[in-house]
Amino acid sequence: MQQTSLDFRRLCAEHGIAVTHQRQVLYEVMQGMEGHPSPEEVFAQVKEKVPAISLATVYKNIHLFVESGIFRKMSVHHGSVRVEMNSEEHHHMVCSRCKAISDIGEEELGLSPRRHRLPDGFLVERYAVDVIGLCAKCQQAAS
Amino acid sequence: MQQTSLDFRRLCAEHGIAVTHQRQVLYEVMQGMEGHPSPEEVFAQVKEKVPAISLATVYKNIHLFVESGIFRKMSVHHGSVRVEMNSEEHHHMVCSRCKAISDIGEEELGLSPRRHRLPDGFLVERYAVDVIGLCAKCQQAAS
DNA sequence: TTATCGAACGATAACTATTATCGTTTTTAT
DNA sequence: ATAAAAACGATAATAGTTATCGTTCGATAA
Repeated sequence: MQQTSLDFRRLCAEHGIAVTHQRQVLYEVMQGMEGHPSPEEVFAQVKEKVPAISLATVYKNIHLFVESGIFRKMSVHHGSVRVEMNSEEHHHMVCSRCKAISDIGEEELGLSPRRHRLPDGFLVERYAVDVIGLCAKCQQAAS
Repeated sequence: MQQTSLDFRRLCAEHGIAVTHQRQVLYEVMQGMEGHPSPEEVFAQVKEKVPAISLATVYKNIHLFVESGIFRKMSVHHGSVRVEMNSEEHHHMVCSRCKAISDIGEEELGLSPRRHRLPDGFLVERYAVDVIGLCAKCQQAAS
């Protein structure tokens, strides 16, 4: 049994999840991938090492990794398309518990820098900030 | 013909789109809705005023409004679930043309505020910043 | 105004992404 | 080694969205 396998067993123990072959390969493949691949892309990679794996297993374990805190979801937003009707310059406060989204004005947020040049020659058009945390209601519920 | 109708005709003229009854009611209903309703929620509201409207029309016109710049999509992210494998504290640069997403470290971004209390007693856990703009490749293509 | 033609509409089939179900297999705890 | 719990694979089901297509509406010009 190699080192990586021992590492993975320890990681699973820390997060209280069972160690399976599929889970380990999935984890290692994801760690080795650049950027932010889709579940389908991850599935394709993992399938090369575990040909019998099911797409459902990939989904189930991605969720498990996220719930366990091993990985994090990129976007906290709703699944369906949402549109801004508020034409004021604003950003969003997203409750990590109840998923409610409320608007917050640029000044209230206290956003400052607004650099127009960033690494790799990226040209800034605008910033979109999500403040993730707990809304008042969920703070009470949690106490 | 009331004032609102005239306003809507002007708006359509400015954006080069045709004036239809469905389109006008949809626009007015969306403007009057709080928060960030889903297409289904918008559909339900509009249906009260135009019972024969189709969900497809709601989708088509939401897209049209976004493409025309009348409204803006909340999230620029991919349709499928994406996960962070980069465990460093970072944010994202999203190209508005090719939709490519790349990571940017917290320091490189020069983010400052980190207030822990915001309006309505919202308790901050973390900030997630999307810098929207043009990547180097798309800047060249655009020139 | 009315005729014309392209755009938009409504109904619905199709598609994509995701989740649920369920019988079988693998882990874990004993 | 064994029994219970968890995970697996196959696939059906669901949610959200888009495409298709025949019909109707709206803008323009006579």
